[in-house]
Amino acid sequence: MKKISRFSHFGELGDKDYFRIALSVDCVIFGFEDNELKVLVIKCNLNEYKGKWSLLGDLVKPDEDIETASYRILKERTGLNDVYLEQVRTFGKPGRHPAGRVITVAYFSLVNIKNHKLKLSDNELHWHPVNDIQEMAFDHREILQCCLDQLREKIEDYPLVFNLLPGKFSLRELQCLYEAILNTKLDRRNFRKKFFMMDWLIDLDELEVDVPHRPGKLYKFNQEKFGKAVSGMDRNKRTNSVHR
Amino acid sequence: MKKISRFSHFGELGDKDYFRIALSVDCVIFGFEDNELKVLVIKCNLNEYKGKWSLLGDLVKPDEDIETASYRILKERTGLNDVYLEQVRTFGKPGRHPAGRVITVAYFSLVNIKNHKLKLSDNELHWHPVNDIQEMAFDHREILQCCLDQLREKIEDYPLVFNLLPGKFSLRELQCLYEAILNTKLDRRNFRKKFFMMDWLIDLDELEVDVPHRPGKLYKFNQEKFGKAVSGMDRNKRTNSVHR
DNA sequence: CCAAAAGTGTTTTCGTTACACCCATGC
DNA sequence: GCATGGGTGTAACGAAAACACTTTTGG
Repeated sequence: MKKISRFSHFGELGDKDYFRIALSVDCVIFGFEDNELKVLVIKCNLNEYKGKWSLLGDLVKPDEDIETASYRILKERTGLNDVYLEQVRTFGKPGRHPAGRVITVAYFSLVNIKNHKLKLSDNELHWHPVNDIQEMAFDHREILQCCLDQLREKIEDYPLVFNLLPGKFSLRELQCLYEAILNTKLDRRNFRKKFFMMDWLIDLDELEVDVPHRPGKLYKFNQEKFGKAVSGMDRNKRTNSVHR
Repeated sequence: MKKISRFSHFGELGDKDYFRIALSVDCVIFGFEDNELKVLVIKCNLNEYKGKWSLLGDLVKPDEDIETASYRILKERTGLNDVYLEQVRTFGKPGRHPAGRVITVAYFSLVNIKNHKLKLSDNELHWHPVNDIQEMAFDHREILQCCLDQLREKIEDYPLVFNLLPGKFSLRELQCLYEAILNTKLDRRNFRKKFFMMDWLIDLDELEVDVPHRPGKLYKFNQEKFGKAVSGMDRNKRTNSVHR
């Protein structure tokens, strides 16, 4: 007869029938380069999905916190420590991984591509334009779409995009970034007006250099106005948003 | 030497070191009764949390989809089939369950309390007022709060609350429900105006009965305007919301 | 002087808020 | 007739959208 589980308040199987699941984290790491939103992907080396792009993920260690695992993966892959990271959703269809029952928790992350050196020649790690990615390994295409949707919603209300930009940037760069993420055109005057009203920016009194036209002013993100690490969980939501 | 895992693209442990996690679903089942928002809880029978309230949860079966599991739990506990259910977040701190590493996916659900008969005397299943619940077993207090926050955000934009009401209801009942969830007072005239503008309601040309005052008109939810099952995933978001 | 992008205000529209009086019913 | 909640409209405000011309720089 089956051993009665400590989970008898749950169900009727023995413990060993249940403790057979693996947990992974998959990170959708967004970056911004050449006026395009990009995502960090790697060629999959599993036979079933040979040659397809996959997200950066890893199994969570038996005693590791999920969030700790996601920071670890990010650190291992990008070398970056202090990045924006946020849990999005958990995916766990029974057939989603060929090696067995693997549940994955999806996180999205925003990094400044220029701030770190990937060993891009190795292991086919690669920044891929988000708008131009079709098939992926496992259910990673669905995970990417889900994270992209979440990103689009949150940048309307929270100052997340600064994680994708260098410390100094022009308003044009900022607007191009919003346009790239939202995949739309924005009105320049309204965009500028709104950002100044929101008080997210600090004027550095510096100008762009080496641009083949009139140089724009440079700004930095108004950190002090928000917590140290700007997280989507901070309740600094504004009533107005960055819509057209 | 350690067997090399099929997850060699992940890490370096053998498979058996990883496939030792259990997965559960916890449902935060909200209801509305006596002008209060309530949550369905049960007395915990684990020694560690003896007597504390806990959410309704169960382990996900080895080959069961997570979402399927959450519907199963809901069906088992409330007898209801066609309910609103939405994944919120996954909780997995290593020490959160005394029986081992148990990851839990939290769902919130909205049901009409009157539509089903709980065996309330059994197993201490109980509708508890949300505003009046303190300690809970495991990390369930945190899970409840997280789901409540999500509920509050979504009812501003999506027609979810109708899942908590009977088929016919008055505008007063609807407003009381919003006030209970948001824990605030709303202006009656503005509330009515907004709902009519949003076109979420159909006037049934019937009146309340047995009220000790002038009876109000009865309405039903405008189903046709939305998909069959109204889900928060439906992109029927309106630009205006139900704020004050 | 030409190309390219920076910088700048005003008007209109629309949604949000605040607010007070009469009406219908049960008791 | 009194208590309770139902039903109704307007004015002021603020956010969002639409929209065009002049300026500065590099080449």
